[in-house]
Amino acid sequence: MSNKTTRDHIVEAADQLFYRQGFEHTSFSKIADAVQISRGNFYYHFKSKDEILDAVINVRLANTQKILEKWEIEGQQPADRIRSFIHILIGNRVKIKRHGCPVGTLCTELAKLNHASQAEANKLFTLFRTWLRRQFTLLGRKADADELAMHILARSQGVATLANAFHDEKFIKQEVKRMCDWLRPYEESATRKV
Amino acid sequence: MSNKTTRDHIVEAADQLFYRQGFEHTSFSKIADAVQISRGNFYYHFKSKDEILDAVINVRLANTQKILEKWEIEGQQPADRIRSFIHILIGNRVKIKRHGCPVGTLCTELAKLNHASQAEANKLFTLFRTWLRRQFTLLGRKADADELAMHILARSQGVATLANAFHDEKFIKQEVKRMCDWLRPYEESATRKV
DNA sequence: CGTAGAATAGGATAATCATCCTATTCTGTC
DNA sequence: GACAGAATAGGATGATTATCCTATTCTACG
Repeated sequence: MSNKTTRDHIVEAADQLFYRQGFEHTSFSKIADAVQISRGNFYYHFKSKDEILDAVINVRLANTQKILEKWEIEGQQPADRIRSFIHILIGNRVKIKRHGCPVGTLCTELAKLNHASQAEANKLFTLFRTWLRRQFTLLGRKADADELAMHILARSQGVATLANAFHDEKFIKQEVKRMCDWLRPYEESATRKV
Repeated sequence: MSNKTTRDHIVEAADQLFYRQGFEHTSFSKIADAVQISRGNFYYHFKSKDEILDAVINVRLANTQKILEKWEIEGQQPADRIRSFIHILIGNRVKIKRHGCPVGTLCTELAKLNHASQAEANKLFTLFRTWLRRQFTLLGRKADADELAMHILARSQGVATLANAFHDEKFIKQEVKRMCDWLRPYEESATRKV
């Protein structure tokens, strides 16, 4: 596990700091302190701050892809997979309470900054959207699969935003239950068809 | 209408810029340019940038309060009022598509900055939450009024976040319809009781 | 060993920013 | 019309920032 390069360490630290403090608010010095590396040495590994951001986004994209693939391989039913997605909110509830959703808050910030990497960050959303759409299609909702995917994605975003603002974990659990209740009819109607 | 003081102009310009570009990303120079006032003159009206932020939040709080009160006075049914809330998304859809929700994005940013005015900004959410709770209570849902208020608040937040990320107005309309559909059973069960 | 190139350290730079300060202009009042 | 205090302008300051540059250390390989 110690075969991590300095580059990996930088990306890792930047990832954390961007999530916790925001991209713009995170200075090079802060990342340098976290990695225990001199400021100047950064430019050996990355040409600019934006390049670090892109690296962070790519790592997040890869990790997300990996998780989604895992959930598809594990041979559960589509509804179970969607529940896995919904339960991210539970698994990460402490972090979400403190810092919001890593995807949503990054995309929101980059939109305000009108940053060149907006589109790249949005791919994180698209990854979830496409995956969810596939699950709803498998549930027999081919016609409105994308709408349902966007719906559940939006709800989890809203939950993260409010849980963060109100510092409320219980609210997360409450809403996760609601989302699962919402999902059940779709699951049952699919089962009946089979 | 031209009886606006310089102070008012500053707050107005800052309000717009904070919404469009974010608080941290908005420098004094940008506000000064917008108001056509010299940088230095700022400190005659406000002691610091944080003070401007507080003024902006207070203006937003007052405006929100006014709208909510208006909706309560207009003598509609509680369900109509809740629909008025939901339809903010429609009325502001162009701005939301471009800059997200003014409340949500501000609270999210201040949370990342760990800014002293976090609590003040969150009052904007609380204003809506309390108002919505009251409407659901009037709909006869005293027991879960707060849960329902938070639910609908979260959904509108999620819609704003995704509409912003995907630059998608149609999605807003889609979700507004869903929210209204969701509301109807509560309305009908209340009517039946009466 | 010795040397090349990778990796690192840390000072220098130029831009930007919030804030301060002082000089000037405006405005209402006696 | 003179004077006080409000209002404004814009340069100065010091901190922070991303980025650059050069000198030094490490490391693999002949």
